[in-house]
Amino acid sequence: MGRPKGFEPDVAVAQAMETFWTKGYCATSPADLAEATGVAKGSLYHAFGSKRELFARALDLYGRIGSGQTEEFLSRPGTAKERIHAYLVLLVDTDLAGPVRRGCLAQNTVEELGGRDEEAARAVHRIEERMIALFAARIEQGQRDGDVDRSVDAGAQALLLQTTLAGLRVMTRTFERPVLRRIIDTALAGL
Amino acid sequence: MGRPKGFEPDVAVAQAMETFWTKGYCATSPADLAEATGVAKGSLYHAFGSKRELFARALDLYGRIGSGQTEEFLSRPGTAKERIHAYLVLLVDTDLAGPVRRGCLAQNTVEELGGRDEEAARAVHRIEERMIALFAARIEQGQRDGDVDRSVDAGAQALLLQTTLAGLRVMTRTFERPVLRRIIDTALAGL
DNA sequence: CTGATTTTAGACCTCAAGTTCAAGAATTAG
DNA sequence: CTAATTCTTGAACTTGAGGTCTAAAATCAG
Repeated sequence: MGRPKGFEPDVAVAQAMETFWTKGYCATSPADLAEATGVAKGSLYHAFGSKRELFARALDLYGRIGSGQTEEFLSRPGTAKERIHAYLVLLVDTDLAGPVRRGCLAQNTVEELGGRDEEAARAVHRIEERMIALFAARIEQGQRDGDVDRSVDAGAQALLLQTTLAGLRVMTRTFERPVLRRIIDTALAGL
Repeated sequence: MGRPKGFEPDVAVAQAMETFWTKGYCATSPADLAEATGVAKGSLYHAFGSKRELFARALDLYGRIGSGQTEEFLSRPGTAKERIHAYLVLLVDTDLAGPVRRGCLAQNTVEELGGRDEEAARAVHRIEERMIALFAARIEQGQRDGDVDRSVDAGAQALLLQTTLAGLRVMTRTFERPVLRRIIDTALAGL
């Protein structure tokens, strides 16, 4: 019983996620969150406890959406190299398509809060590990399919791929599309 | 004439740089800066105008120190691959050696402010371009020395190297030394 | 309908961030 | 020494961040 919620918590978290992603954690105020979700500040605090807790939920959602999309995208038809190449291009193009380049929420988080916030760093680490596992799995799939050499160390390549991806998202902040394409092509030349 | 400055502006900028680097731009308050520099808030404002302007000077200093050290380190005796490998290891180890992992100021800046602060993004871009030029020059040197294949596209490899470096600094936030070493080894295997 | 329970929304509070200022201290030209 | 000039500092100011609270609103069991 009791009065029913006037908003969908999951939807509010998703909207908060967008705001944190675009503006960063520090630069997002409770007022911003109220505006983004259409829920009054008081209600947000009632439902989520604090800005930090709402952020934790937003980051968690981000990780789940991201790995879901990654898995889906990598598993479409094609060789491992083709799919991974397309994936990197997709990420870059998506970021460049928006009104502001906002990179990756997880990465932004660890760069902004990593030093001070142990739990944020752990949450990001979990997201990274999941991504690496997906990359490794796709490379191993490629080996089974015969399009990736058996001698390749899938784990090491997956780790490097995640690193390249992270670097690419930094470069996307300040370089233009042709340069970024060139980086992707160079990075995957050796696969 | 007039009363002489009670502090060395360049020294204060260096101290401010350390603080911004460790805590991030947002999380650094004027009080923090006063404490770090040993100069009263009022004097800082008198000398530098605003937090943002002091930060601009700190970032500029960071870029100059960084490219100077990089140039010096890369030009020590050894092959291009050896020097670059040692350089990546040095950066990782230096970051891990500190009490907090603080990554790269330029990169932290563009991730924290990139979306909102055009000028910060441009400043970081200049730093990145300088680094890429240094890498390219060192690879070309290797080609002249005969330790790098002539067929290598130095510009493309330099761009990729900067990307890998950026990614590595993200990974350094959440992964431990052995993993990071493995990434470096994998990244440079193809050189 | 009543009472118990939960949510809402905005007023309210506290504190610190970022900046300005006023009054004084140090220096030098004349 | 005086005046002009520049620098110093702690206090004062303004604003908004982050969070609490309360009165009203909505729901449902009995």
